[in-house]
Amino acid sequence: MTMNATGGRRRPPTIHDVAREAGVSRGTVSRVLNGGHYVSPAAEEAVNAAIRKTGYVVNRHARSLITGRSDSVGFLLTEPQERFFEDPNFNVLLRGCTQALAAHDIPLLLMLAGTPDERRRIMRYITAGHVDGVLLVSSHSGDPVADELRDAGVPLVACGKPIGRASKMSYVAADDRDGARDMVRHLLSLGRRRVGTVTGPLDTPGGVERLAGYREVLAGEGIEVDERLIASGDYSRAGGEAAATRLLAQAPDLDAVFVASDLMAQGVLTALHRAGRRVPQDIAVGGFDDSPAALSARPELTTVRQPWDRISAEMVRVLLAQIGGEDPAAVILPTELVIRGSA
Amino acid sequence: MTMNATGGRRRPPTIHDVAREAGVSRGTVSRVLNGGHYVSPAAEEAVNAAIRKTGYVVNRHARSLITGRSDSVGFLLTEPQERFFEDPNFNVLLRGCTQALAAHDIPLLLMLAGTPDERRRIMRYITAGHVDGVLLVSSHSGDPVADELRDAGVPLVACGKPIGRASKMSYVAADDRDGARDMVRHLLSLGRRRVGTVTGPLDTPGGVERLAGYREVLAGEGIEVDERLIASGDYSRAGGEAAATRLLAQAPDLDAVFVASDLMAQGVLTALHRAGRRVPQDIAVGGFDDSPAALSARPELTTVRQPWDRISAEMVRVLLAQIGGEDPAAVILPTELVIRGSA
DNA sequence: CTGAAAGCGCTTACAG
DNA sequence: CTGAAAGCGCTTACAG
Repeated sequence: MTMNATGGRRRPPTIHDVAREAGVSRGTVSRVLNGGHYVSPAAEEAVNAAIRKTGYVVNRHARSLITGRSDSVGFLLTEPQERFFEDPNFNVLLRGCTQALAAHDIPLLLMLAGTPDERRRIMRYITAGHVDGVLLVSSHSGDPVADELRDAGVPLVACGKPIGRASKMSYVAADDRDGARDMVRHLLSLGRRRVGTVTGPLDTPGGVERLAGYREVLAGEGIEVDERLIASGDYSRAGGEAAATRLLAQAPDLDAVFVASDLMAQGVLTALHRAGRRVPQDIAVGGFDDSPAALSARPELTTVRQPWDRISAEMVRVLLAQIGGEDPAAVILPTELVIRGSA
Repeated sequence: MTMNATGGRRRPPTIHDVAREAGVSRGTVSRVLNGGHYVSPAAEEAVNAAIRKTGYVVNRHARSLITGRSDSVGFLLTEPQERFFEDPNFNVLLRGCTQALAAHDIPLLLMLAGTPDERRRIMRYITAGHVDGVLLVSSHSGDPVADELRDAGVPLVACGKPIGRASKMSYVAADDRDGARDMVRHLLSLGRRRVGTVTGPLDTPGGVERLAGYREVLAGEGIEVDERLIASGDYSRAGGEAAATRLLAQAPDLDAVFVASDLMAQGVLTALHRAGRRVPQDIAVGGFDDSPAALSARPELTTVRQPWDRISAEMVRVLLAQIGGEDPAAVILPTELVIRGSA
């Protein structure tokens, strides 16, 4: 037991110290550590006592060197960083994943890769095996990262259904289309007849699917879709504001709008307010996500709740299963309409 | 070169493959990897060519096993998680640290430890050496984590000056007191005479120091401090709202208020609006941080800018220096008054 | 059920 | 400047 003079760390106990303390071989200690198979109860108890006494903690580097596993998982965000910080969805998702992994004692490495340069460095890091798998957040259809990771054989699960991509990729998503249908039906049930929509980027699943749900409901009601009632946004607050301004110009008789994210809906609210339109009296506004942005909006947003806790839990579950050798899987989770003041 | 049947990862090239390719020993390859000392130019070039050809990337687990270093750094947040997601400051800080570390090719592990249970697990993880050092965010004076880490000899730098603690701990902080002085002087220069304040928690440096700056300026101007003009908050939006409500009840003639964080200032704005007070006409409001919350407030907040980019860069610099064996250091960075619509 | 032994991929004195 | 060799702390067949 040494200790350096400047008050540094003590040399941590090794498996060897535990073995000596317990009066068994190092192999036996290792077996106890890895599930206790083929170990007698007496030996197991002695080892556990020795572990407690010595304060032994496994050296993960040594273990990883052998197993080829890093026992850690990456949370990879390929969006521009502003988006990560602007949109509360990411935060909620990050927290959920951190917690779900903590239950397995697996640390999460946050990887922010908004620029091509960062992406290159991160890809090298990941494919070198420093992480056992990746939780991939936000994939535009043009984003090569997903394919690169899959081609490199890195276990991977995406948040949201990857579009325009070979099938064999895990993902977890809310039922975007169904949620959108619920919201549009709700707006119609309020008696609104000129229902517009602000979509997400049309190279993302949320952009495409939520718009599809909107079209389906209108078609089902025998209402012809007026393209002037559709404006596309980029999931940012400013994008929502700009889209609403366009909508107002193209279709001044707008009386409701389904916005594909709560954050954009905040922007829509700002534009409507500036234009002198009252919400919900003149124009009803429905959001999507039920993120913290929904509650900080005025009026509070009627929205479609994405089950973020379940989404993150499922992402982790599917990823760990895949790391364990299982095949990719897709999970679709139901949404829920949440009625508040805006519609 | 093997490749498993399910399309898994190829076995990555090792130092041995590089050595064979370059026609040198493994030791020589290692020397090139670690700075190229005591290596002939010819050998160095051959090794570099071999590295390029094989696509070699060092196996960090093997390296760490020897060096005792993990080549990674933890970003530890001991606040309740809601705070992390509510207050944009954390996000900005996290991004800055991630970027500063990326320049050294060091990954950052985000560690969220809001509960005692999580804290215990994280402490075990850290003290077992899985991380070379810790960027500690948000330390209340009662928080034992800082002391525990220091006692364990873990390199550590806190964001904000740790209060009520032995001296030997690194930290990086904005000049809270000076920033507060600037703001209060500004409010007085507007002709306001009943200037109140909403403080941060008084067991945090920002709570204590910003209040001290407030008192100093008033004393300097010969204005007696009226304790009814002081209300304490908890850095949350709701806390700011509640504090402003109390202030209005205790001192109805309030004509300005210095709020110790932008997020709380948003809450203050809400309370003032509800009470029918116009900002800045009836009551001028000054914030602190210049976080994204300052720009999303209406009116936009006049505030004290904390130089977050520099703060995160310095935190990383000081931490790496300490990991390299240097002594702890304290860095105080200047703030800047930013004038917008609220005061 | 258990111990002795090999080996994971690297770094680092140690001889030259 | 360079190679041969030891060793970091662990896991895992391999014999018993």
